Amino acid sequence: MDPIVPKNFIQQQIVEDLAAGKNDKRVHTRFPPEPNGYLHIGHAKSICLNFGTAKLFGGKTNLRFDDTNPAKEETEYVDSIMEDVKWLGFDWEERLYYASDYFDQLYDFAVELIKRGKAYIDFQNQELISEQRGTPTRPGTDSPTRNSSPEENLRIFADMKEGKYNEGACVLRAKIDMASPNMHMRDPLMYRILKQPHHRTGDKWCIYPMYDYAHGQSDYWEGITHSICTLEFEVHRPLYDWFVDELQDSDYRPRQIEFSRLNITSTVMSKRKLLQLVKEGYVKDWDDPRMPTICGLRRRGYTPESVRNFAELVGITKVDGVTDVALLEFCIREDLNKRAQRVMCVTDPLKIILTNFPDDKVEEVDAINNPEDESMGKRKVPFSKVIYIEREDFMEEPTNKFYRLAPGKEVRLRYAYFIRCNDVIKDAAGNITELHCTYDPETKGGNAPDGRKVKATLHWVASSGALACEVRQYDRLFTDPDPDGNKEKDFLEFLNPDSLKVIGDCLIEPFVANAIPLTNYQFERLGYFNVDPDSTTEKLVFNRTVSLKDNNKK
RNA sequence: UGCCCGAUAGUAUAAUGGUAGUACAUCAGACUCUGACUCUGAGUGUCUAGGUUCGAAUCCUGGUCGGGUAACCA
Repeated sequence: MDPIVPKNFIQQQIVEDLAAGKNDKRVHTRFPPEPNGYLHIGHAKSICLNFGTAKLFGGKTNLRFDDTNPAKEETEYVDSIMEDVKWLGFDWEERLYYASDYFDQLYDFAVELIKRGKAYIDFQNQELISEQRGTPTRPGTDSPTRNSSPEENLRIFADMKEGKYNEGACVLRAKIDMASPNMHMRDPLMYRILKQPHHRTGDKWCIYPMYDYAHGQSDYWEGITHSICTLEFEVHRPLYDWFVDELQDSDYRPRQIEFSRLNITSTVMSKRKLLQLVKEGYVKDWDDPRMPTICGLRRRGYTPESVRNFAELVGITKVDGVTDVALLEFCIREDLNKRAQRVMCVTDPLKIILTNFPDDKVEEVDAINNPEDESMGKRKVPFSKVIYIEREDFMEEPTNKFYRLAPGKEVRLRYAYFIRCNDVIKDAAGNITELHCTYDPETKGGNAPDGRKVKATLHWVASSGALACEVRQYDRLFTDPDPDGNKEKDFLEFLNPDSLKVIGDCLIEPFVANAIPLTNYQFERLGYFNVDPDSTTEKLVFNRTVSLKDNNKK
């Protein structure tokens, strides 16, 4: 019974449409990807908007593949898109459609438009048609065949369909207005000849409908009420409406509403550029964890919840802006902080020998699995004479603000003991090879009975039970916050050479021995990591999803 | 240079003629067995010039700046 609270201008318009009693007060949206690439975070915004809006109003959302160009589209992409939409947590139920489902209807309706004298065949080549379209300041000129008879057009259109013409020989155009200030209304193409097999219809067709002709009609036949798309289609709207006007046979009418696409700092979002990154090997594949693709984010360790929350937080407007990637990172930190199993991993091990600890003794200490969620319980972590800490947690000559381990200083090993550094051992070159420390047996569990405090708590891994692992540290794919924004420089010039750092010899506690791919962890004090699909029982591989927030001011 | 769209803190958004809020980011402090989390606090904003109005971020006009648009792509 709660009143519906619109979250953005599109939902406000839907409220108004509903109040006006339009379309029997139905709300039906669709997500219409072209299967010519993998989905990215920008699509996630659209998916969340379309499915989320329908849900808000008790309506439905279709998944429809916009597959009108067989030259670019492949089944591989269809499969990945369905997987990604599902992973995000949305369900199109039985409403899976393809624009190619409507090829027959589209053909029949084109015939109808020809009969009405509103479409004609043009035999001119591409350059000529383009030239005749005029310029924004000069009206176009009519094609010589603009006024040919419906009978003539019908005959030729049938021949086109039969394959009697070569690719490019002729096209079908809508007869609208060659003088329109909107270039899209200057007799746009409806059909072109493409002698290419289609991923679903095979060799059945050699003529294929153009987007503008297919999209609105598909919406109409599916009963879509609100056709939500991005800003670049705004100038197409009069054309969308023109075709709907010709089709409409009742009060029902779909409505196109545009919003601004998502841009994020330090990455690129165009499918063309993402394809280029993959094809030219700048990243390993579409699911490379540095990619803004949905599969890339998934492999990186992002959760569906975090992506959905991000889509919610960025908002929906017509302002063409750039969202700070920090917001995305905030969303995954917030989600994983509540849910991720804590574990200790040392990525740059510095050996410590506890000189007063019995040689062969292995103790176990209790560690909390997630301080944010008591129900996740505790685990045992082995502790022994030789342990490793992060090399950067020790400083031989500490600065003022450095309050971790240093000669003579005492720190806590998390969940274990206080230790004090007594000796620094170096090799001939002067590199620190190990530290000799003593532990205080009285501080087992991490607290001193005498109440004394230490300023720092370090993560650690004991040599006993330690597992070797590989850690892949990711950074921004581009060094410039706006790699697309420079007209003189190609976006590839801003590729970050350090976007991937593979650290091969890390040590991790035995708890993760049988970790399953994609499981999220927090490595205490380091960040959130997940198990990469490359991981094996012999060689564990982790991806750094995102570091912990770092307020460390040196 | 035609047509279309847009302009609110650093960024993204809210306020739909009546107190300019929120989130992220930044900075400061508290707390802390993660320099995390959490909590508290701070600073920074209505593109511009007119007009309408008792009152304008909001309505109108001009300007400025930004984006889209002239594919047999979607």
